[in-house]
Amino acid sequence: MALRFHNTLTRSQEEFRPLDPAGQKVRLYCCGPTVYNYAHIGNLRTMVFFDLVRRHLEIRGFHPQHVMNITDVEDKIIRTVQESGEPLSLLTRRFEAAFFEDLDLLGCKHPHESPRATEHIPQIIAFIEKLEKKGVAYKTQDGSVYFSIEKFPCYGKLSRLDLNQLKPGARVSQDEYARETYGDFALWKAHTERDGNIFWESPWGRGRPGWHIECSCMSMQHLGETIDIHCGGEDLIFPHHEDEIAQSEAATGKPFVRYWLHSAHLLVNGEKMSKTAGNFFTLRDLIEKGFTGREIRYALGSVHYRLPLNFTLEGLHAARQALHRLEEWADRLHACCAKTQAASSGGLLAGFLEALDDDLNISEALGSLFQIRRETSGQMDRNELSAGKAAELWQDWKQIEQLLGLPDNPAQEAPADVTALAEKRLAARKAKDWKQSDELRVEIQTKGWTVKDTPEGYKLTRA
RNA sequence: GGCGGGUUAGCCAAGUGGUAAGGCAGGGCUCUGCAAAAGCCCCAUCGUCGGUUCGACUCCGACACCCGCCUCCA
Repeated sequence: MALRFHNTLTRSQEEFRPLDPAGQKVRLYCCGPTVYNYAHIGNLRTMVFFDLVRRHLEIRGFHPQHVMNITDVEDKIIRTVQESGEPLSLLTRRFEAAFFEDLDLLGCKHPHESPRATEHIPQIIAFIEKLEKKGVAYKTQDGSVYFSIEKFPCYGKLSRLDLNQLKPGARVSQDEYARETYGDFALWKAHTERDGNIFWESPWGRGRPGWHIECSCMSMQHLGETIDIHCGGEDLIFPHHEDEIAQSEAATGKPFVRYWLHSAHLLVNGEKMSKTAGNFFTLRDLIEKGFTGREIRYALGSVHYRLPLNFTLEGLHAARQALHRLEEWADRLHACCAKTQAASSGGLLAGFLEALDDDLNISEALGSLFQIRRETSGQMDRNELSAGKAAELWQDWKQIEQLLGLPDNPAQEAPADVTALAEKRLAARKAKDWKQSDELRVEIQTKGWTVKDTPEGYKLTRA
């Protein structure tokens, strides 16, 4: 079966075929971070999803061109700047760097390009002028420019919202200027006192871009007027992506995006994790609790992207254990195949990829992996697994590890004092002095290490 | 109120019109000086009520509860 994705636009699963006539190049745009604070792991779950989309495309022979915007001017950024006094670019560069560090810790590939909104102001202005010429944008008295959704008849096709049916009394925007129609959205926001020195000159006076326009503009500049895949969190469906479609398609008359992919939220105690709710963990919080990027990556990536992921420390422990068993198995395979080269794939990879072809069905993929893990563990116990087969499986595993983006755990060399204790214990065991041996094991444990006895001698692991 | 999504064992979770993958936790056993690690085994009838069907957890219809979106949001 071919690669299929669930397209939010049609709310159904569709076979993926890129626009490229050769069927190789894939224009992939992902909605990136707003850099005014550390990302929380809900944000990062989405990044892990993006990374899986990309890696799976790559392993299936496509050549994705991956672009992710950096939103470095926006209301909350400006508020933070005004409160802290730190210059805009210092603040945003600091958190942009932190964001990329997080990607590294989680083994997410960096996008090929990560354009910043503030470095595309002239293009954004040109884009808005184009919309004005098309007659779908209008300037208000205060010098802002709005998009008129009445001029775009398919407005609402992505979110399937009927703007006339909005709940009365639902959140009404605070930044009401003189919009003609409720639902019109800002392309350009006029400068106000609150913005301080953050503004750009434009044909409409001083101001800054609206939130949605940067994605349309940079997507088009870096990938073209119609792109293949646009990814984001599901909360962006409305209004962000709806507005992107409106302004982009109004400007070009062409379809903006062919496949819209949205990931579900990460929940804490059944509620959406968000900065405003205050119920969030950053990656740094979890690393401090002793989890590795590899474990966190597995935990974030092992639940299907369109399902809410209820995040718990228990879940992280489960991820740690599951990974550990895979690693033990892989080590045994490696020892078993020693010097043998794999002649071909062991079939493990093929099954894994087929599962992922089905809208990235990670659960089925992992299920098939664990099933083979168990079968072949038993075979190794009974000495029934050939070196050739072990080599094939090992090779498949290494590819799956890549596909899952599992970063290596930090090197764990036991410190000299711990090694010395282990050596002392080895001697005690040889002398069959079990009492001293056990005392030494406890002592090693209190230093944060676990000693295991294997036929080849002792093995130290982080407790 | 509108629009989406969900409800499978203690927890996470796949899946099919013919009697439920996998992971974590738990229990038993093997191995081990004892452990650890590893292996084997055990552990659900799929939210409720109706309907269609020879047969539904899987199809249809109600209902209940949960979550998200309805212009801060990944």
